[in-house]
Amino acid sequence: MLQGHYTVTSIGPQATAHLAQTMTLLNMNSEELLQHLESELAANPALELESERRCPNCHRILRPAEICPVCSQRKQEADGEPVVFLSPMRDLYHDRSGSRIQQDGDEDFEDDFRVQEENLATYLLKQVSGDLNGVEHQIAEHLANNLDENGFLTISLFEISRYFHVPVTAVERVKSLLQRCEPLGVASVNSTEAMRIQLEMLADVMEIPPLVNLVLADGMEFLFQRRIADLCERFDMDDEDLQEVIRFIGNNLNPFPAHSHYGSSRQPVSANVNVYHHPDVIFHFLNDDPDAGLAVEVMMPYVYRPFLNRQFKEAMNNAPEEQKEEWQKDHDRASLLVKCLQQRAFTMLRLMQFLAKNQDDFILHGDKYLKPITRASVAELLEVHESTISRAVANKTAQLPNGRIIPLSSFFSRNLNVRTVLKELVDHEEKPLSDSMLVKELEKFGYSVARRTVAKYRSMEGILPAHLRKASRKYHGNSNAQFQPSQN
DNA sequence: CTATGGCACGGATT
DNA sequence: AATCCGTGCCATAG
Repeated sequence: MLQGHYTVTSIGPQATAHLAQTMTLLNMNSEELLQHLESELAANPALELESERRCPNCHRILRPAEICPVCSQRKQEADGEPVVFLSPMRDLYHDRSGSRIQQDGDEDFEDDFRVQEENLATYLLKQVSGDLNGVEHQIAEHLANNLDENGFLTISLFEISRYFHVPVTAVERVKSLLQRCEPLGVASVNSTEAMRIQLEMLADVMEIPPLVNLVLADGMEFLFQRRIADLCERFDMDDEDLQEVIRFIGNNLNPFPAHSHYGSSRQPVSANVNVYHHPDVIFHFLNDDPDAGLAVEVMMPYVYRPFLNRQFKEAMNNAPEEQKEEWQKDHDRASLLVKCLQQRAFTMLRLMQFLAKNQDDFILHGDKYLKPITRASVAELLEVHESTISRAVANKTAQLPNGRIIPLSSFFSRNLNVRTVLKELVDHEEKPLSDSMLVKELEKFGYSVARRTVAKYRSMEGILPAHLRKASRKYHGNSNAQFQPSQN
């Protein structure tokens, strides 16, 4: 009954089209939006790019790559609240990304950023293209396009070999080439395989403890299943040796080659999750001055704003009859798109403002300070529909002042703070605390969680069970994507 | 007997 | 409607 009511009173085709398009646009991250825009621009003569570059906020004309000084300043003086502005993402790449990247000590970060400039698949293909012949190119493409968020294959070699009518060995050759690309170990079927590749390459630059080789070659099932006794027995080693092996693996190998910087979830993520590229929003300090307060840039995928082509509009009046209808269609389509883009920008703007204001501790000081907020509550505050927030958050990433890139969805993670406190507890523990002891410790910090839950968090964070943890002896290698240098 | 991980259920979120 | 998350129960290892 409600449904009937809904459809009957719906406000007409334009309005519903508007809604539908706003939603799809909101769902896209800046890269997808860029693509969408480009194809739309190519296909629709009614749409044009402005010739002047303007401040997206106040429409003042700007020099290339300039960020409207007036707007940001005024906003900050007005209420001392976080400044939020729209920012054309291409500019950013030319002018600002460099300095920001280097200020972070994380060596891997630069690599990751390179990956993020284009999508993972094309990045990989570029690397291998020199070594491939005709069919192999296609095979490589197929493989590269069927990776999940962790960089694992989601498609069987057999399937591909059948599809291209080539022997499986041919596919294997391509695969092994891909595996040796950056990020190392990508295109493996699982962590073990990926880590074997990484180890192989690592052997060139540093000495590998012999036991590590053995365990990785033959003992990973045991390690994953935590069958420590079997492991020790098989390789004839004691607890101490095992700790070394585990440390080495933890510090030098990355079980998830393409994993984003966020957390280090051990749980394999289902297929078809998009790989994150460059951030859609950037949190940083005004003028890079930590005292100046937060500023947020929401990436818009264009330098010159798309708008309705005036000449097209005029021409439409004297259009030949038979084309009039078609032109009208183009016109409507274009104006719709422009409106929806504004809508999208507006929504993102408001959401980011909210986040910058409410989660500033999290943004500035790290995971521990995340306030557990739900999308629903934000929706209520901003007076938009829940699904709007969901869409605005989906598939998008944010860059924090310290350079980390995280999915926007982690702003809504309910347990991130508990997990980081847990991590700290374990880091600072005198002797290994069992899960139930951890529960008690956590309670002192005001977190009430069940014993079972602690166990879950532990494994999510990649922390070994208590009886396998000992005083830490660390190896230091150069490739280490797992540990971020908390904050300083 | 204690510590832990697997499975699966129900409630909350999206 | 689909998915995520915290938990309880039970089996197993030590």
